[in-house]
Amino acid sequence: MKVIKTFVADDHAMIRDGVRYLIQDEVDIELIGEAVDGVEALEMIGRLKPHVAIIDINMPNMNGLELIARLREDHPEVKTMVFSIHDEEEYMVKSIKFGASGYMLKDAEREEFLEGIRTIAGGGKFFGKNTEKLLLKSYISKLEAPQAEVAKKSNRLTKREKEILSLVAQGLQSKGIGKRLFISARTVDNHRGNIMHKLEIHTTAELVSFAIKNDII
Amino acid sequence: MKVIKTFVADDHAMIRDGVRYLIQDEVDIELIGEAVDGVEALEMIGRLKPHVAIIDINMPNMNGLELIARLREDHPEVKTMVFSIHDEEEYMVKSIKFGASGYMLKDAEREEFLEGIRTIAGGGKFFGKNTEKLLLKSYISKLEAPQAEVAKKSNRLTKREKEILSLVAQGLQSKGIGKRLFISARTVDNHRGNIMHKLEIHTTAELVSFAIKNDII
DNA sequence: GTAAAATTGAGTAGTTCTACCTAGAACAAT
DNA sequence: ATTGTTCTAGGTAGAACTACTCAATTTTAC
Repeated sequence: MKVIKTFVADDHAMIRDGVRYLIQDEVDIELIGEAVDGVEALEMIGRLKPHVAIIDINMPNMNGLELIARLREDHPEVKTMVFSIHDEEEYMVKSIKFGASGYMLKDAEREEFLEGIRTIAGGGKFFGKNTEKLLLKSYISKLEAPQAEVAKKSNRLTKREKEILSLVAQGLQSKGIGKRLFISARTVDNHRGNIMHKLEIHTTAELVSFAIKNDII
Repeated sequence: MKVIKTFVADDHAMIRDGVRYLIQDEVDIELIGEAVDGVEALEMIGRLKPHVAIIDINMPNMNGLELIARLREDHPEVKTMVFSIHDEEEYMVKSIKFGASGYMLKDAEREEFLEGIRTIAGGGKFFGKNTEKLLLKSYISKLEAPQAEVAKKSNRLTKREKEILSLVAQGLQSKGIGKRLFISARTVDNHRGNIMHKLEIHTTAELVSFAIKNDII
């Protein structure tokens, strides 16, 4: 049997003790090191090469998110699990973006915690029960959000204007858009001007930003 | 007790029968109408005003997604639940975007189905067990996707360059960026040029698009 | 069928951006 | 200590964009 080597990075001694205690009775999981801040963790993890690094978000010197990003870069074979008190969607999303394989809240049950480590060590993703719920909720509201609020402004645009806005957002310039649509670049410029006027926008950058946020791509 | 009025739109008689059968024993839920395609459904729902409309995605004349969007527009008080065989993420995401309050697969259990209707009638969202799992999975892979591929290019940028790119993406022009960062507009232009060169990009539009896609905002 | 809206095109000016160039100062790394 | 990178700043030129104006044609709506 292959033993899963873990590492814990947390500035709170109590949490480190808790993790050590949780793991000590498991025959297939071993705790090979501990760190109290991000910098120390980065160095030790690079040296000890655990299979799974359990990482707190709030740490001195280097926070958990940055640590995860660095590990992804330098030691991609080390899987990371965030172990945090933060039940805010933002931290979860950022953790995933930065490359964490899992996210668990500190109120997780023993069994859930251990299952998470095993799943991650096996190459899977693991998110605690509460984490899953929150993530899903955030995803759904994210999907719903744009439609409702923004519909007003983007619907002021005509079909042709949306077409042109889309091409602008894709990086084409007026000349190219004209060629593509078989109209003069001057006409494209006029449309651009009208779009900007309608949206109370004054630069190409804002135009692109608007288009992307409103799914006019 | 207020009875929940429901409506079912599905081109398969078997599904309509199934739904009717499922609901008939519930004292707090009533089926007030059925339709076999989207156009018929739109008309009937507008007339009968059910609390919850159970809608299939694949229907003749007008598909379920369009029906949901139309209902959102014309009768926002009617909640919609998608009842589909499609377990693909794309349909779920679209349904939510178009304004559905719930999504359930046709292999759902009786209890789950009824719970969904009650939840939605009460103003909540409901997603079947399997639906939730799939949605979450898709969300996570969506969050992970950009980082992995794109990390290479955006990491070629220096700190200052990212800072400037961020401001460009927010719609500021070189002059304004200069003022904000206490540097000359010419310096900003130089940075812009360097960024563009590194990213092999030639317009502001592409710059903004890149920044947004890479979360440099 | 007529009025309103959308699409097309151009004139003119001023501003901003793109794409090169050179070059000094600050800072990090070996 | 020297080399390399980053950040700073300016020169120059042409391309592109912004912001107005007007106007003809086509499409849509009532």
